[in-house]
Formats: sequence, structure tokens, C-alpha cells
Amino acid sequence: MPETPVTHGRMMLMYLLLAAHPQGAAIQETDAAGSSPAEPRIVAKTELPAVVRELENHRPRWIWNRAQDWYPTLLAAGVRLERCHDLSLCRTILAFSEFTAHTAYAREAAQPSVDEDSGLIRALAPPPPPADQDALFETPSHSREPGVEDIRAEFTAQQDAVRSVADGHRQRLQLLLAAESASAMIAAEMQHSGVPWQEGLHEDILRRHLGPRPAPGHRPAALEALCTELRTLLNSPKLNPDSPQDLIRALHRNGIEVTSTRQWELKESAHPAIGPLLEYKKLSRLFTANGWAWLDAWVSGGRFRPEYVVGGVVSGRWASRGGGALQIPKQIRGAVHADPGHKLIVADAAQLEPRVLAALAQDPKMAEAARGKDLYAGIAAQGFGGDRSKAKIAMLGAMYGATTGESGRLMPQLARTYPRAVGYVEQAARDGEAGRTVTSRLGRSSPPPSERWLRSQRSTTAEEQRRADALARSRGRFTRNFVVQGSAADWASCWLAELRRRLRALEADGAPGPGRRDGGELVFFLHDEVMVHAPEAAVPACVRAIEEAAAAATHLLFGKVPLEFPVSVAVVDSYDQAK
DNA sequence: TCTGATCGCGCG
DNA sequence: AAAGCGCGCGATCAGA
Repeated sequence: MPETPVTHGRMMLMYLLLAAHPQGAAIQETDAAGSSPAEPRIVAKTELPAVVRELENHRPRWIWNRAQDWYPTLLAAGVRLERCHDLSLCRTILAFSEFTAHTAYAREAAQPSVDEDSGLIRALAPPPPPADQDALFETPSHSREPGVEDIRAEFTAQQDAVRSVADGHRQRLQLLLAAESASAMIAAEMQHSGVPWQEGLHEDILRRHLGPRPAPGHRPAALEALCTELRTLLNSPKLNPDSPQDLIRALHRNGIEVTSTRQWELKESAHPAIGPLLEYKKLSRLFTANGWAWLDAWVSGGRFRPEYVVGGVVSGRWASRGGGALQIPKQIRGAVHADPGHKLIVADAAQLEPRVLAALAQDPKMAEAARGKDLYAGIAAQGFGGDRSKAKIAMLGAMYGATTGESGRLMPQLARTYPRAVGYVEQAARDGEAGRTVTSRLGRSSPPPSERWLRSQRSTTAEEQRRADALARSRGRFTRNFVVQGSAADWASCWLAELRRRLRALEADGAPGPGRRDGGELVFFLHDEVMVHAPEAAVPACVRAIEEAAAAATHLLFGKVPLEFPVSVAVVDSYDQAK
């Protein structure tokens, strides 16, 4: 492998392709244009971590199909990398972005059938199931793993596509691709570190609410007692409260006229059975979703290790698989607990989405309302007679497309005060209804309408037309929300990436030592919230890093704007102490 | 007995 | 107090 290229005294960025090879892996240097001065180096799987660690000294950008294929193994071997380009995630963005819609790349990439056997096509499909023990029935794979030439070709094609984007949009798109790739690394690193979780504390919570762990197939004592009580109160000795059908029949027999068994509807009734029923539902949820079985399945060695799916939501948000990582209930957050000598730093971007909307729409009046820490209070003062809850409902209604109820009624009032902000989401809704796509700040576009949707819009009969209109409005609500949620996801990705960079720098600043990590570690991310697990001594520096990263993200997305994106930071021992 | 849809609820 | 976005997941239920 050649020395780090140096030009005019400035270090040039080195790109290293990393691809599968029959003998393990192939590594090849390349430049931004995709040409390579040397032959690939073939490395055995067992040697890979050492080789990669050595090459990392050149601070290259690693180009791979999916971070998920390579990075977890490297992390397990103690290798952390600085930057990468995740072709698979970037492909998905470039295939649908309006910024690249004019390119041949997008036309081909958006057609999954075109290159069925490049292996790269998996970018557009769900990832393959985890390797199964059932290798006997392995389907003959017609999509081979992409080799180093495939990787290079894809990288070159992506670079070409990005280069052809108009000035202004190009920089945003480059930022999005870099942030998305950084997210892929962060997700792998979080999976590796896990969320600090004290099983004992979790079990305490379960015992307190449910009683001791029941035998398999049985309800815990607290649920059993409530079930008995409900059967008596509803005169239904065989009632299964877990069955909505069974339950609704029993409720009707007792004169409780509900159309569903949702809690908000049940709360309307004053029947003596409602209290215990709501209690049953609450505890049942705890038992089935985050009870002992969950603890067995997902927590080990004091860590909760979920799987994050970067780009798993079309808007750019992360999704997760297994363990419901993005739905940790408030009820059990007490089990998320810092290690001895450590703290959890929990930070969230206050009212991120409405602030993003104000910046997107460049609404001066709403920017003014956002001057203080509490945007909803600002909006309330300007147009809702100081009523914060009304202001919040109106704002959420604007971003989600509410038409009825209080939220819908408040919309005209909001539109009068903030014509630009409301106009922005209204335009996005009209675009969606007309079948057009919409785009986030950094260039992630909503998917085009499906064939079925387009067919429905050409319907003729009155009944069909009515349904088609409903579908159009539904798509309008989606695109209306997409511009806000997607741009907020853009902001959050930049925040994460900037924070990761700063935390790495803190580590480097510390006294040297083998395997030393005292700069604080990102352990959790939830749309607009991050959690850093840090030694107490590092807490102040980590808090600064979080705040600086937020300011950096704001500047990266919007440049100089008269608008702040404040983060609220809590330094705590356990997650339930935050907020 | 298995599979996919539906309900309901957790999170932002 | 209650209808409008995005998700994952477990239990139940309908249909094969």
C-alpha cells in the first residue's frame, strides 16, 4: 500500500475500498474520481482487523457496501474507524433524491431490476436475514457479494452523480451522504457498546408492579388478581381481557357503549370496571413488552444491545429491530443506569420539528417566537393569548395535517400569524396530493407514488373518486410531514456526526494508553435525543461537545439563521431522572 | 398448525 | 381533552 499522498503540503483524503474476496477481503486505494494507482491487496479474514487498524493511521475514508457487513467484526476486534462511505445507504438516497433526478444514476438505481446480480441492489431491499443454522436449505444465491470492482464502479457512479448536482444543492447532498455514512458507523458502535442496563433494577420494577416472576404460561399475580376482579365486575366469568373482541362484548353487555377498547375511549366511561381495566392494560403491556422474557432476550452482561436500522424510515429516521429499542417505556427507564464512576448525559433538541419548520420556511415571526427556550410559549404569546397548550396543538396539527377537532379549528389562527411556515407545509401537502415528491433540507426525497396510487387517481365512478380523494389527502399528510420530519432527521444526523467527532477528539486529548476510552461514549439515539455514557471527570467536556455539535448542525443545515436549536441536557445516574 | 392482518400501545 | 405524521412488537383472530 502506498504512502499517504501529499500534495502541496496538504494531506489529501485517501479512499480505501473494502470488498469481499474469495480469500477474505480486498482493499484497494482509490481517488475521488475512482481511479486506482495500485492493485488491490488481498487480506485473509483473520488478518483484516490488524491491517485495517494499520491503514487507519492514514485517516482514510473507507468505502464499503454496507458498514453492517464489516464494522461490527472490526469493533469486536477493538478497531474503531473515523470515516466511511456506505454505498448502500447512499445509493438509496441518490436513487430518489430530487437533486439527482436528472442523472442516469438515479434512473437506473431507482429500477431494482436493472442490476439484479451486482449485490448492491440490496440497498433497495431489506437486508438479508441473519445467517441461519439451516444452511442445508440455503437458496442458490444469484446475487453474489459485490467484489472490489463492483464497489469501485458504484463509488465512481455515485461520485459522478453528486458532481453533476447544481451548486448549493450539491453541498447539501454531500453533507447528507457523509452524515448518513457516519450514522451507519455510529449505529454499529452503539450496538457494540450497548445501553447500560441494570437487570436487578429492572427486576425490582417488575416485582413492584407485577409481583414475582410467574411460571411460564401464567399471568403474574397482579394481573391475575385484576383479571378475577374484572370477571366479577363485568359478570363474565370466562372473560379474557387480552382479547379485544371478548372484551368489547363484555363491555356492551354491561351497558358500556364503546366502539373500541382503546384507553382514551374507555376513559370516557365512569363504570366501576374501567379503572381496573385500564390498570390491567397498563400492567399487561409492561409484562408482555418489557417483562422478564424481554430481559432474558435482550439484556446481557449489563447492556441492552438492540439492532439499529439506519435509514429504516423513508424520512431518514432510524428504525430498530428487536427489543423495541426506540420505545423504551418511561416506566422502566430507571433500569438504564450508569456504571460506577460514570454518568448518563441525556440531551434532547427542544421542539426540534417546529424550529426546523421555522428555518425551512424562513418565517421571521416564528423565528422570533423561537427566541426563548420554549417555542410553544413564544407562539402562545404571539397568537394564542398565552395559552401554551393551544399553541402546541395548533403547531402539531399544522405539521401532521389535522383537519378536525380542536387542532383543525386552531389552524386558521396559526396561518394568520405565521403565513410562511404554514404555507410551507401546505405546499408540501398539495405536492403530495398531486403525486409529486417533496424533499428534505439536505436532499432526501419522499418516495414517488405507487402504481396503485396513480391508478386510483384516474378512477371514474363517483365512489372510486371519493376513495381516490381520500388517498390523495392521505398522501398529502405524509408529504406535509415528510419535509419537517425529514429535515429534522437531517439535523439530528449532523448533530450525531458532529458529536461523535468531538467525543473522539476528547479521547485523543486524554492521556495515552492502550484501549483507553475516557471521553464518553454515545450509547443511545432516539430521533431528537442522545445519550452519552461518560466518566464523571469527562462530563463537562461532553456536555460542551453536545452543545457545540448542535450549533454546528444548525449552521451546516441552514447557514446563518436568526434561530436557535437549544438542547436540554440532563446529567443523571439513571434515565428516569432525565426530564 | 401455520401465516398474514388487525388491534392496541409504547416511543418520537 | 382527543385526531393528524413516523415507527416496532405482542396477542388475537381469520383464513387457509
